[in-house]
Amino acid sequence: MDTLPGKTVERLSQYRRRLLNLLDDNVEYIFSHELAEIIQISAVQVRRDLMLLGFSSVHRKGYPVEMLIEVIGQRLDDEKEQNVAIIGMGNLGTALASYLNGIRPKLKIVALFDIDKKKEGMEIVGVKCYPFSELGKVIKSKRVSIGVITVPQTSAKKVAAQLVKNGIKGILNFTHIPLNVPSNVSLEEYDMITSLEKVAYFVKESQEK
Amino acid sequence: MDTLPGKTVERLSQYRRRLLNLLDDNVEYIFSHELAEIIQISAVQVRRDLMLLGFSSVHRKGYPVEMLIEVIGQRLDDEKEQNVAIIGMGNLGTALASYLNGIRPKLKIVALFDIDKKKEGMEIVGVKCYPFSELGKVIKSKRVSIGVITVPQTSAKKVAAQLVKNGIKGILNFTHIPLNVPSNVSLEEYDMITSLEKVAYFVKESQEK
DNA sequence: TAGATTGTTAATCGATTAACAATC
DNA sequence: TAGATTGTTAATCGATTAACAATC
Repeated sequence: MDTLPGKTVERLSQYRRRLLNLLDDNVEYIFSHELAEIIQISAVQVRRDLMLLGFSSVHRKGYPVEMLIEVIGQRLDDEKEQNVAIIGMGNLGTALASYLNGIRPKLKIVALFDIDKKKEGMEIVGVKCYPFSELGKVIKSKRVSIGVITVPQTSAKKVAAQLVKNGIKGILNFTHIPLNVPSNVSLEEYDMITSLEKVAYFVKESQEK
Repeated sequence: MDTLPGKTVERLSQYRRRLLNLLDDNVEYIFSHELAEIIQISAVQVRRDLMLLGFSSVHRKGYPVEMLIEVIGQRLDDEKEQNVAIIGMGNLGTALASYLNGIRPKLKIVALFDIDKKKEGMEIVGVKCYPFSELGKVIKSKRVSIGVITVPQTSAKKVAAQLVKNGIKGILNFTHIPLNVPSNVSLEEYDMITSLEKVAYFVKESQEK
């Protein structure tokens, strides 16, 4: 089964989130143009993405919501659970811990880390906080495969190196330090300052017209 | 002057951030392949982006760091300041307030908002927090053109509508609710769950090989 | 049936990279 | 000078969209 393009993965993740809402509202079927409307993209885009899943609609009724959620899950999720650790329990890390926890049954936040000894043993949304020094030990014992970096900029590189050394498979980086990881580690960068500057630029441009 | 592609804007923002660091270290000139190495992209990419700025290097010395910062600023920044408000002072909003504040002289965080009356008048990194009810009034009096949405999911649409109604020009959305704004408002979405699911997907894929 | 919707191919658009002459 | 680096065009790659036959 071919690996999906990153953009398609992003959209599938969003389709699923919307579809879960629709399921709560007892919607059974949805047309490509309806789903497109919700996400604010084109209907062709939706159909093409679903084509890549090999999933077909019921003629003139649309796509069955529940089954589509199932099929997206089969493609995106790992059969076994994937364990996630968040490193850096400042405001951002704390926000993420409560935000991400429980949102996907197959993505479990199993450990939090902070340099502040006072936070040791603390629980946020039911997940325990460990000191940095136990990073390697906990990653191994809890089989953590994904690390989310929310430490201050200055520690980002050190933390990333530690994670890689301890066999992490994926990193989601919330600092604005570009990280250098081996090619077998998946890396996703998430730079909030760049996003803000981008909006600001397009605001400026739209006003100059 | 043509509007730059979004991807180029993102990279220019990152170049500038790195260049400012280099300036602190008294680096005067940098080659395209050096800058490329830092950001982890190709040297051609860098040269092409700078070509779009119409900026040239000094032969065999590289690009003058200070001047390049200046030129990027001329292209990305508004001549006058752009004022930013953050709506929703939970952990995420608080993190963003301290994270974004002061990072770009031309992007000023001038107001924070929260529904919790207790936070009224509070200051975070020197910026005052107002109640929701004053949103329109403050946006106008402080000439806010960009709104950052960090409220809970359920209020996202309402807040976006309020911002649009009060003439906001750009929105940076940190909730995972897709927003529907008029085409004259620049919108940047920032979905952390999708990012996490994306990393998780590529981790899974890399392990199946 | 008529017509709405689909799945898929081919065309288009946009972004990245390869290639290379020009420079000092 | 020889050779490192550049700016720019053309080629390539990838993602989106247009077009349309197929379906019930």
